[in-house]
Amino acid sequence: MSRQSQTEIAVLGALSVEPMSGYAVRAAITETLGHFWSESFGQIYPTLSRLETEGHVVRDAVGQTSGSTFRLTRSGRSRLVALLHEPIAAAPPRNGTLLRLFFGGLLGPDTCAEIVTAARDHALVLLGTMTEARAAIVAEGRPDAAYWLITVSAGEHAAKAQIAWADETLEVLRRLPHRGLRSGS
Amino acid sequence: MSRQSQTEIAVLGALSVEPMSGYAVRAAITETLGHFWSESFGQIYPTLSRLETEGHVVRDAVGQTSGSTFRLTRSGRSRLVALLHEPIAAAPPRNGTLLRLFFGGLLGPDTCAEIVTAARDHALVLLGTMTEARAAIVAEGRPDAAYWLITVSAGEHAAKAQIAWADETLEVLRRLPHRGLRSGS
DNA sequence: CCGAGCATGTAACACGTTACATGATTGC
DNA sequence: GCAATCATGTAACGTGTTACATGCTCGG
Repeated sequence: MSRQSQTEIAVLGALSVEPMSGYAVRAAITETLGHFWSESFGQIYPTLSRLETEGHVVRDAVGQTSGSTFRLTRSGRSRLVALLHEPIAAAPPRNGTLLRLFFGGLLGPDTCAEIVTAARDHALVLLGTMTEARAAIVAEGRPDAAYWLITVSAGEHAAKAQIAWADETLEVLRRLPHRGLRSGS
Repeated sequence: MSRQSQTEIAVLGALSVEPMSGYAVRAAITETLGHFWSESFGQIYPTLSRLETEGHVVRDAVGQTSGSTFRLTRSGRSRLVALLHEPIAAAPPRNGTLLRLFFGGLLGPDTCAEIVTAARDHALVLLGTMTEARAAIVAEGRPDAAYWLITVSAGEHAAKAQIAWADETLEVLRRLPHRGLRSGS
C-alpha cells in the first residue's frame, strides 16, 4: 500500500460514521482526526470521484442544489475494513524543532530556549484540545467512544511527554555557558 | 520557508560538523539524525549542486578518483545560521496507527491490540537506540554534546510516552466486548 | 444586495522517494 | 576476479498542498 490508500482510509472512514458532502468530509477530518491526520480538498475530491467510479461510495444528489451527499456502499465498507488491515507504512520522520536544536551550538542557549518554549506552548495547547475532545466524546456517548478515546489518550501522552522534555531541556539550557558572557555566578 | 530549505539545513548542518562526500552526508543524516530526520539521495545531490552554484559549499576534488569532498564556505555557514533562525513550518500530522485505531470498531479489540503491540515494540526498539546514542555521544565528548543529547532526550521521552500509552491502551482493549462473544464473566 | 460560509473541482507547483545507470575502489 | 561498498547523478513517479475558478444559499 502506497500512501494513496491512507487518504482513502480517511475518506471512507469519515463516511462510515455518517453520510456527508465532500466539504463536510474535509471538516470532519480536520476537526475530529485533526491531531493525527490531515487531508486537503485537492486530495478529497479526486478520491471521492475515484471511489464513486469503483462503486465504493454513491452520490445522493439533492436536486442540483447545494451539493450532494456521499454514502458508503457495502463494497465501500469492505474496502475500508480491508485497508484498515493492511500494514502501516511508517512516515519518514521530520521534526524541524529537533533539527534546529541539534545544531543549537550555532544558535546559542537563548535562541534554543525560545524554540523549546514554543514547542512547550504548542504541546500545552494540544493538551487542552485533548481534554475538550475527551469531554465531547464522553458526552456524545457514541458506540465507538472507546476507540476514539484511545486516540485522544495518545495525544495526551505525547503532549505531556513533550512538556516534560521541554522543562528538562530548558533547565539544561539554563546551565549552559553563554557565548561571550564572562562569568555571572 | 517552504520545505526545500529544511533539506538545506540538514545538508549544510552535516557539513558543518565536518567536510564529507554526498554519500557520507546521506549516511550521517541517516545515522545521526535518523530518529527525527531523513533525506534521500534524490534530494541530497541536487541540493549540493545548488549550494555549490550559490557558493555555500565547495567541492575539493581528489584527482578524479573516489568522489569529492564538500566543505562549508563562510557564506554557507552564515546561510545555515540564517536558516536555523527561520520559523519552523509544522509538518501536517499523519499517524497511520492512530488512523486505524480511530476506526477500531470495524476491526475489533484483538486486531487493535496487535496494532498497539506493534507500536509498543517499535517504541521499545527506539528507546534502545536512544540509550546507545546517548552513550556514544558522551563517549565521543564533542563540544556540541549537550545539544545532541537534547535531541536524544526528546526521543526517549517520546518513546517512553508511547510505551505507557500502549500499556494503558492494551488494558482498555482487554476490557472491551469481543464481537460475537456471548458473556464470559 | 452582499458577505460569509457551503460546495465542487482543477491546474500548477513543490516535495520526496525509488529505481535505475554508471563507474571506482577495496577486501577477500 | 568478484562482491560489497563507495560515489554521483537523473528520470519517473506518486503524493500533497495551494491557489484559483465557479457557483449556490442564507442570514442580515
